[in-house]
Amino acid sequence: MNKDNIQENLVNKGRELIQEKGAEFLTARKLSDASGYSVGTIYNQFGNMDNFILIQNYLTLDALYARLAKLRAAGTAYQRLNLYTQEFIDFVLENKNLWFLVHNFHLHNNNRRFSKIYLRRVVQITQLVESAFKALFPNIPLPERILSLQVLWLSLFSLSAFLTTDTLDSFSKINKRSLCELLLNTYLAGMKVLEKL
Amino acid sequence: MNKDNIQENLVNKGRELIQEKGAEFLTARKLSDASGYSVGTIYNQFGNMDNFILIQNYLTLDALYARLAKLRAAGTAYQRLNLYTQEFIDFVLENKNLWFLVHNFHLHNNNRRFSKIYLRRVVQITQLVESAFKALFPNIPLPERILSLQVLWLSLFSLSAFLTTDTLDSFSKINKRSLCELLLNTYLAGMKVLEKL
DNA sequence: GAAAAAAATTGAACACTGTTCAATTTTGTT
DNA sequence: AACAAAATTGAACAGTGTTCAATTTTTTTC
Repeated sequence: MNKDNIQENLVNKGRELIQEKGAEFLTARKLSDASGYSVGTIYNQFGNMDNFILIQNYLTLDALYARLAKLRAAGTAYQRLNLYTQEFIDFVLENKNLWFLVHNFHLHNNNRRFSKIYLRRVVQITQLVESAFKALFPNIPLPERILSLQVLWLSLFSLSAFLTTDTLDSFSKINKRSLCELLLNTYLAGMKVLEKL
Repeated sequence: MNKDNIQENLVNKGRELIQEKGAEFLTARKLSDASGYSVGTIYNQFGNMDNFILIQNYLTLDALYARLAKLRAAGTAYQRLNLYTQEFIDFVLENKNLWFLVHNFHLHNNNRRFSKIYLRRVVQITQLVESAFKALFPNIPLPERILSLQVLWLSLFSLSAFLTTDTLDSFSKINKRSLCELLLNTYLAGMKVLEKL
């Protein structure tokens, strides 16, 4: 293994482990065994495991952003918001274990805060959706539009946690896809009404 | 301490610890120290710590249900849904640490499923809200109404995770109360529109 | 009541975490 | 080749959840 890219090798190997065996499987020793590097080296490179997970999470957010950014010029604003949502759902379902980790990182995080580097990615995605929002609701003043956007995006984001587990299966027969799409379309219909008031 | 109520004593003491020091503070040994019972006794009573946390969580859901049930006959259907939401937010903000545990239990739970006893509480609350929904949207057929209700309730439920931490503080200036209320009212407005189609 | 049987309680011990740091190995410099 | 600097290592520490033989307490039986 290329010694010049220890950090990269560890990140890649860790990502494999998460994807294949689940987020819970990722421990310092198992990463050490799987990568061939000692536990100490992991700590030299990342300081602690929380930082390692943080890196995994913003890589995941980067990958999500890349997927959504491809749709930047697709269709009408309304269609685009639906495409964003569908692409978002696809991404989450394709990367259940990685997305699970994004949602459950704050447990280990002492200060319970997004780090700056983490937050930047979330804002980036928000801005992407905001341009579609602007075209769709031109009559809503900016501050309120931002607020509505944030509420919708945070709702979809938090709701997507259910897509990564089978928690819902015993609660509702609802299709996981429909769950998010129904939220989007009902919310957008509501905004159209509130826009006219 | 009353020897006849070991289980009750442990549950109460554990609840105190969670509320005062946070969900992360609750460990078998700390509960043992705080309660005066040995670690072994805790395991005799609850089998494992996951079961203990599960009990804490459905007690929390019971308490939430009790709060919401008081509003069963209040105001119009529309007002009642708003009251439910406000009461829900109040409850979450008053019991941040307990609610945090409700949201983050599935991490430790191997099979990643709600237990039956857990699920019953969630359904109970859903049914409470459904009666207001029925009055508000009489023209929507039952299966679709249930679906819409579940989407709204699950959205509010998952969104409420943000109320228990300061994760959002660096992302948005939005008031935590407004976050949920805006979701509710925009969603309800959207349903009124979709009802007429 | 005393003795025997049953049940409940205990905490040391096991396997697993994240993390540290003196000792070792590797790399770079003179 | 000898030295200095840096990187790597893994045994060791403190903390988890969990188990189970030994102890203590309670109940039953005579």
